[in-house]
Amino acid sequence: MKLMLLDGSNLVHRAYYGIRPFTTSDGLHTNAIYGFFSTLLKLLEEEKPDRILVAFDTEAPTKRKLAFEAYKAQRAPQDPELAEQWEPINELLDACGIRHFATEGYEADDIIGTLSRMNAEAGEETLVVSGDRDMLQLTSADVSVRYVSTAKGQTTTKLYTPESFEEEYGFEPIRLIDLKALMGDASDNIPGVAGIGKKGATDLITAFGTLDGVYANLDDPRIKPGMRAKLESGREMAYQSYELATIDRRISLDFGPSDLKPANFDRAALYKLFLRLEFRAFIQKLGLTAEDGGQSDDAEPLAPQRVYERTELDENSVSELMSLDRAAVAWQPGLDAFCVSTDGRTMLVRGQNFADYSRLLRDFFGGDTKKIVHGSKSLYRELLEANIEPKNFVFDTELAAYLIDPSLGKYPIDRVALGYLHRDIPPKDAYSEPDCFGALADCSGAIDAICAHAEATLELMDTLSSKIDELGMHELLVDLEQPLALVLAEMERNGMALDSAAIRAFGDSLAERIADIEKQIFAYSEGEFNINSTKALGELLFEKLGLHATKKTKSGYSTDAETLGKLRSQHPIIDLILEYRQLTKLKSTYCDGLLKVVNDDGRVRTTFNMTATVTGRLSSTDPNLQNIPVRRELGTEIRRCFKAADGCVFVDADYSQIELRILAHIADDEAMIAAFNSGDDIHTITASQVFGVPADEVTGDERRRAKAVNFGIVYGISAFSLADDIGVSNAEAKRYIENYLSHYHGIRDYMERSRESAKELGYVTTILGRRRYLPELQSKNFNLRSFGERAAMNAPIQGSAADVIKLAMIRVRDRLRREVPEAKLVLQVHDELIVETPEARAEEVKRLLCEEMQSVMPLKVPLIADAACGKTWYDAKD
DNA sequence: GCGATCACG
DNA sequence: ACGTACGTGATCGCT
Repeated sequence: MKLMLLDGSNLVHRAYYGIRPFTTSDGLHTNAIYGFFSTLLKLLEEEKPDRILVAFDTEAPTKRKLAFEAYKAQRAPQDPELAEQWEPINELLDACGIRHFATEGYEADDIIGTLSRMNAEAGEETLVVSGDRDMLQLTSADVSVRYVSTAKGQTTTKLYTPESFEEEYGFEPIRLIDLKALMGDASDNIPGVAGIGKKGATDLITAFGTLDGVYANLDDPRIKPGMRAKLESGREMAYQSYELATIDRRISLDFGPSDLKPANFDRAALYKLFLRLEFRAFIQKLGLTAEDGGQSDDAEPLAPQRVYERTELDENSVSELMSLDRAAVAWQPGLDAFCVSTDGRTMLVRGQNFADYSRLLRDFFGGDTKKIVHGSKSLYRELLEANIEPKNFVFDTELAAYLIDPSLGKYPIDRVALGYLHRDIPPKDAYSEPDCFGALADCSGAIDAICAHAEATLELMDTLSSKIDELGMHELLVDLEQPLALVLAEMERNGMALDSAAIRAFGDSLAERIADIEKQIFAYSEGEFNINSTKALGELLFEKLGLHATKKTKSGYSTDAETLGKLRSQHPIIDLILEYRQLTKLKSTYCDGLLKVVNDDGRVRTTFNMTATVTGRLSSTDPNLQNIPVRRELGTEIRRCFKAADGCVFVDADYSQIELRILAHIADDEAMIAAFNSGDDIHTITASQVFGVPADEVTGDERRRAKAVNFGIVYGISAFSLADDIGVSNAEAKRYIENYLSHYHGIRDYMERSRESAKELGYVTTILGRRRYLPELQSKNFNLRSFGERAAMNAPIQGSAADVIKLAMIRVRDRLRREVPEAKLVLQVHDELIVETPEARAEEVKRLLCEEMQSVMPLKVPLIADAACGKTWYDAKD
């Protein structure tokens, strides 16, 4: 009679933190439930226990630990996304017919310790399952422990018997307690002896056997004087820790091992529960059907899991690949191998099997087969690198998943497959190492992973494309995002030339100035401190120097530029700190940062992320070329270091006021449309209308304030923030806004409509139908709800501007290819495009850029783009 | 890994 | 009365 005892609390936590979060369509988080059940199922299949129990901790602190001061320290509050999963786990165990148990004052360890002792005394065999190494102390002739660990989303277990334990640790399992008494356990609040770590403790226990043995031999020459001192002063802690680390194997229970039974699945209950949890994969795996669950009105029909025949291609079977009409592709970075999936077949293609692999790549990726991929941009880059022009890429599941819900930031294939196919597949890093592939027959994890990705991609296309169609985003995906991926891949590959020597020289000059300012700061502070530490700086300014703190952050005094700016007149150190900040920012982020990423050919190549933003904008990383300094004089030195190639110039074109123009268009505001059609300065017109003065009498300050109002409107304004921004009273700011919205009443109506429809539908859309969901609008929390309302007003504007420039990029790239093929798009900065072109073609390119940008989408107001050219990025700006 | 800060549109 | 503008990414210090 084999008894299996599971450490439920530990396994659930492990599943929760080991698996990326996912939810049902109702928003219930289910990752811990999912992970726990998949581990449970695997254990039942492998161990087939005759008796089983899952033990849990209770929330209350345990008797054993309450006795010690260290334990009175509060327990960490539990994550609500985990908290909501405990109840379904109880239901799940009930449906499995598995006894689960917790008892006040004890931990799961103690329950398991006691039952395993009773079972051993009855001469029976016990298997304990836990991911807590502490539990290994129970290992004995009658008790083995399966230690569970999770790495990269894959759960593995290791079986411990007394022999295997001793082989690994060098002492008996029960001595784990003595070890922990010395080394402590930070995660379990067990102090141990100060200054003794894992290495020291292991040596001591190996040498002297037990904690008592160590203390009985303090004079032993093997214990060095320093160690002896630590042991002596830590004696009390060590013995306390010993008690804490000891699992209580004699707690009182009103049942014993013989009362426990094997698992007994209630298929009807499981079916219903899994439908609710949307665990289609488990329903499938267990073969549960509607008959099991009685009536099943809420059940979606389940597609049977497709089965793929996996084969490896060689020279003789290339024609099978080339004759495919449609196929999903997963590939290894570097393209040394890729996998193709179609109609029940998955084919592995490894470069090493082919005499002319580059031709195969060209024929397939540049050929007629309709390709479906997850993340086309990175594949395009591989292909461009190999001088292959990608052809017939028809569907990108990553971009589709992004458009369906842009709020997730990242769309790794394993997560998308889990979300839409309820299938657990390995992450991409399972095959991102070079040479991780053997032959298909080796069945390595990497091969299985890449095949699974191709298969999942194929099936995801069906699910995602109908979803995209339902949401009205087919054109947005097929005519905008997908073609843009190729444009961006080309831009990334083009890169921008950086004058390393110049930027290094600038960095050196900054270093000198920084050192000088540092000295001056330390003279005032009368002592050195880390100026970069907001904590140290706050203490200096607001405690030592006694300046008046006006603003606080969560963790102390606020020292941002705005706060310091208000203190400038009070102490000369303030200006020095502001200057120090400016210079160190330029040096570390831009000089040092850019130098780190210059390629051998002298160019920097950013990565554009197409799925990072909720609004539809792009983002740029490694390096971020969308936040190169421009606002302050000194910062523009960096832009002077971006130099067009020999004989070339940059042409830089940016949209004028694109967001306000789009607002005028979508709000259909008569006054603002008229203002833009007049061609006059929008901020001046606004000032004239808001302040009631003739346009030709608007002062500079009035224009500045009007500009701030225009900006504020786009962001979903509040009087308070506007007042703060332009330095007028709250009441004054409120009057501006009121005046503004009376003059531009179309905008008032639009803002109202936008908030209301967002609340009703749960989302807002852009001109081209891009969506952003706003669950915040349903919140009872005022702040969160207000944030949702501002986002409801802003997202259609910012997002439509993104639609516009993305479309323009595709048009510009196509026209350049035909008309000025030597010219290359190199950068986009939200409302700005930069092209590198031979100097002789600069004027032509300038014209082309402006024409395409302005005519890309006819609106109720003109779209205006201004362009300039120059040898450096700095010079290409007017 | 997260908060604070600051660079951009 | 609530708290206070939209969207990003890199670097640093600290836990």
